[in-house]
Amino acid sequence: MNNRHLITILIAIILGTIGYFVFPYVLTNLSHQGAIGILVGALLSPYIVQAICKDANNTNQDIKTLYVGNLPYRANEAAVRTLFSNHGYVHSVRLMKDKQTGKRRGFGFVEIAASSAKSAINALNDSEFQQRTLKVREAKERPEHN
DNA sequence: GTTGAGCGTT
Repeated sequence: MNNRHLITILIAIILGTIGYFVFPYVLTNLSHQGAIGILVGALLSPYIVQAICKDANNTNQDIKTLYVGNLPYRANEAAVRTLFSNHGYVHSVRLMKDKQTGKRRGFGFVEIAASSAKSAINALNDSEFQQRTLKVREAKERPEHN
C-alpha cells in the first residue's frame, strides 16, 4: 500500500516533468504550461498506477481464502462477514448455494487478509456460531480458470 | 417449511 502511494507520487513527478517540457511546445498561448503539465501528470498518475499494479495485485494479493464448513443454513453472508471481521479485514464472503433450488449448502468461502488468516482459523475453527460448530480451514487450491 | 459431510461462482 505504501509502495503503491510512493509509485503514484513518482509517476506523478515523472509525468509532471514531461508535461513541464512538452506542454509549452503544444500549447504556446497559455501562461502556466509547466504547472498544467504537473497538474495533468498528478491527476493521471493514479489511474496509470492502477493499470500497472493490476496484474501484480491480481496474482499476488495479500488475501487468503478460507473454507468455512458446517454453517447453519439460515446464516447469511452479512453475519459471516461480521464474524470474521472481528479477526481481520474481510475482502469477500461467498456462501455456496445449490444451483437448482438456490438454498444454501451450509458452507462457503471467506477471503480474509493473509496476515490475519491463521489467527482467524485458530479463533473460529470449532467455535460456536448460531448453535453450530464451525469448521474453518485454508481453502484448497482451486484450479485456475485461464 | 425438510437436511448435515463436504472445498466454489462472477
